[in-house]
Amino acid sequence: MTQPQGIPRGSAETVQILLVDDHPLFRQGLAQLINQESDLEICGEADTARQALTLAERLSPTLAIVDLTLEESSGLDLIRRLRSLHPELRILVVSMHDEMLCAERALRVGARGYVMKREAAECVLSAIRTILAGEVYLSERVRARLRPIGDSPGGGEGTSPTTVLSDREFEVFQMIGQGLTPRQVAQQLHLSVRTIEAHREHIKKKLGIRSAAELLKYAIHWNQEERG
Amino acid sequence: MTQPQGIPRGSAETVQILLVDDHPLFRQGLAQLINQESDLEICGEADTARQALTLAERLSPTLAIVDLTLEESSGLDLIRRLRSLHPELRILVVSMHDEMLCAERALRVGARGYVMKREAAECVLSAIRTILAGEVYLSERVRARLRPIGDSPGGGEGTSPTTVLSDREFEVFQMIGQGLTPRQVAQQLHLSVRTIEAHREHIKKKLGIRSAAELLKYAIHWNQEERG
DNA sequence: AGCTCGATTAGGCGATTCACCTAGGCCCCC
DNA sequence: GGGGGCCTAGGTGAATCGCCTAATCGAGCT
Repeated sequence: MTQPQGIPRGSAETVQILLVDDHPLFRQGLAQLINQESDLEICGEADTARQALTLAERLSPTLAIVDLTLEESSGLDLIRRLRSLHPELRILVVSMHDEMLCAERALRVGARGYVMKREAAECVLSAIRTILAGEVYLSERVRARLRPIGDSPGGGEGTSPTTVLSDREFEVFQMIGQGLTPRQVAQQLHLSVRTIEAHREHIKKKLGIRSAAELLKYAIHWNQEERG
Repeated sequence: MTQPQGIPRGSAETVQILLVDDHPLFRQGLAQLINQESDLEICGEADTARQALTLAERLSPTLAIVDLTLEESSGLDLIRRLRSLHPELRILVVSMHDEMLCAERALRVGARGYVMKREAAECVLSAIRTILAGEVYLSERVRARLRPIGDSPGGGEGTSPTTVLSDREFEVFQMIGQGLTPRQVAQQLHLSVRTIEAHREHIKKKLGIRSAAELLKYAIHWNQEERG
């Protein structure tokens, strides 16, 4: 029961939902919550990006719920690939990361909503129904934040990793903050070690950091404070 | 169904377990997993420390499963209070934080086991049964790090950098935690870079840490929270 | 339409660091 | 006197760092 797999019940009446998360217990809780709704149904579960792509192909769900931090690959990458292979697939991100930091990135690569894991169960159901209705689901906080698009280029004080770094750079920054070596990051993202090192150099330049040790220290602290 | 509360079924045959976690979905997944076992039963759920203390008093469970990061209070504090009010209550920590950084702390305040949330569901059940059998549950990695003591009786003073590391090693450990490179440490201590590297290797061996990145992560966190 | 600019990817190269090994001088304890 | 831990430091091969160049691509400016 806890192994991820596709178990289509074949109901034409229920909305088919694919669940992508590498936390078995969380997946189970979410599955039970959703299956309690008479019009929603988990049609498959995946704990890796590869498995998610396979199941999306085989089950062609209406909605996919994906975690941003998978074991072997980036959640953002998975969303991009899902969107390009299945343009009509709606994607809801359910992540433990702070929405203020990641929601905008998730939307940019094609997600239709973002819910934090610490949120109440009702939020997930609300998000699902909002997205199924064709709208975008975000918390009030993030919605307020996304309205003003004004930035201050030049020497502004907006030197936060979230605003200055590009998507890829931010991704690498986070993985560095988890104590991963360049080699480990490269393997997880399926990139060359040199690419990761190049990203790291760009991050250092943007944040005004000189040594790799300093960057690691900064990334660790930042990662620690900005999540539940 | 998703609201935390005490619902004692009153079975004298099953082990009563109190669940303390502020993530509703995770709590639900964990509850379902545990209730599938015929001899285990979730007798109550709490999402705050206050509620946990109330339910522990009312339900007097055999085991409590608590998350380290609750909304309004520290999980460590909760464990301390639970232990002092109910000395026979066994406590299992299930946290999303890295075990290398938190497991020892949790054990010192009275927990009997530590499982990371990213671990498989089976690990939680193993941990529960190990603790019910009167033993301590830890991952192989953490156990390896805590092993070298072997002689401390009674109070169980753990393996903290302060007690295991020599003076010089601890000094180097602290400077590493400040994000200094080996070269910088060497210059500051008027020693060869090789000596610093040797110290670092010894520190890693003593603490059961494999890579320099992991050591840096551990050192930064330890320096941050200070006084193990 | 042409052009710049940033993002992403990746390789080269010399210096540095990593991980694992040996080793001498020191001090303490059995 | 013989372990054993501590502090020091070198050797070696692999990996990483820091600083280059560079191709591709899309977005935006002229």
